[in-house]
Amino acid sequence: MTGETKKQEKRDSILDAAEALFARHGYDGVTLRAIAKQAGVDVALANYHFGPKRDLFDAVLMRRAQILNSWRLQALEDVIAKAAPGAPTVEEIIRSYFEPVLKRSQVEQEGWKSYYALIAYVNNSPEWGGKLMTQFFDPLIQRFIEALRMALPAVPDKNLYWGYHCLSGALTLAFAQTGRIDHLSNGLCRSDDLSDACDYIVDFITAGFSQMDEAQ
Amino acid sequence: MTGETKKQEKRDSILDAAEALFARHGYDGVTLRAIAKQAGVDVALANYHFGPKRDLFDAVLMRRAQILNSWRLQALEDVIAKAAPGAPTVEEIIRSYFEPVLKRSQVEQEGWKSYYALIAYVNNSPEWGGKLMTQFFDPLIQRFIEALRMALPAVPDKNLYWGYHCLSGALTLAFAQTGRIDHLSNGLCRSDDLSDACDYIVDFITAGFSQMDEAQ
DNA sequence: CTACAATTTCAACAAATGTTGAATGCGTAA
DNA sequence: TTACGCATTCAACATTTGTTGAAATTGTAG
Repeated sequence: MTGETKKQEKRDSILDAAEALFARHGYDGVTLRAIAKQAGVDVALANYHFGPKRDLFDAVLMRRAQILNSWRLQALEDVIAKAAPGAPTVEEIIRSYFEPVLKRSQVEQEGWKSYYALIAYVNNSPEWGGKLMTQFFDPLIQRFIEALRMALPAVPDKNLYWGYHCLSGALTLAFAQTGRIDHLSNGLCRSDDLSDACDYIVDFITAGFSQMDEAQ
Repeated sequence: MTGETKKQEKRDSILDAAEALFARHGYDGVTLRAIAKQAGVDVALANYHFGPKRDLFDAVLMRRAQILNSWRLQALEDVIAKAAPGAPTVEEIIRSYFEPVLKRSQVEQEGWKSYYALIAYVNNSPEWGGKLMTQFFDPLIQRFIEALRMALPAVPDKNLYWGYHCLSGALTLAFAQTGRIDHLSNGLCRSDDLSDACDYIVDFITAGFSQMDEAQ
């Protein structure tokens, strides 16, 4: 058991280092040597465990993707089940999308924060945003939009999709944690306090969707 | 005159190439040789005109920053002046932030689209998002939030700033034009049709801010 | 045309990059 | 202990990187 743990130790430390560095500097801004140095490991070891650089990047993305998806899917299904046979409210649906990722205690750990920043980087990249995000998160998001469609039956799909665009943009920017809002608000808002941000964002986004119904 | 134009020709083609490539691949994902090749120019010429790579990146950012700012500032001041001595509506303010950049005909040109994608890249980057965006766009944004404060006097600043966060995220993601919403909506929404996106986003964001007032 | 300055190319540099194969260390089962 | 397989390091590779100084070209004023 200790042997098994020991065996994975350096492998994991490479993933941790890669996660932190990719999140901050992007794929091309990070060298394998920088990752190895931060992990306290020789350069060649990354290649031994993960193959070429690009595969290491994918491994970092994969590691937490399922966990993250299960958090949100669980919350969404709970909300739907609780409201059955009727439809959940818009606010309940929106909350099920943000709270599982922004209000979880694990998120205080550095690893998840880095991972979120990495997701923000990927989602916003013209190079990978279209493909990679689709691959990982599409099923969940389709389910999520379907729930919104149930709650807002009179609203055209096009409005729902652009609404999701706004929602996704707000979450992505929150994930990035650039510190910009800190400076802009003179410290009133803190981009690293995701739990605090969550309530404000949920209210804002909920209003955006609710208005679609009233406008019909 | 022709001489003067000719003189700037290669210099500008370097800026154009750098803009397009930086926008798609980020700062570290682009080599000076790739820029030079796309510009039809020798590698050393970029260094002659702009100095080190980083300065070229800044030059690309600078080139259109003033123009972009003046578009929006003009629209905002127009809206404020028209409503004086009262306050403009929330929708008018929001519209003055999006329309000047999303509904302008120049935006159909490839140059501006690349520039927008570049802004999205910078704004979302933990490395530069905090500093660079502040440097270029802070005065305008402070003025913009001030206008919102006039229109929503009962709303706490913290809500306004997080509202701006959502607004900025939605715009940033639209700028990035990743093609993600195209795939997600089965072609119903097109991420490269910024003019079409504008109306949906404006309605959504306006509702987000308006709800703050009602919640008081 | 001539002379001079600005622009552009050429050739090359040292440093850094991803990757690889051989060598070494280490835990484990016989 | 011995032998073996996995994990890790070492040393080195061929490329690619940003940058530079000298040469060549072009534009321009006298």
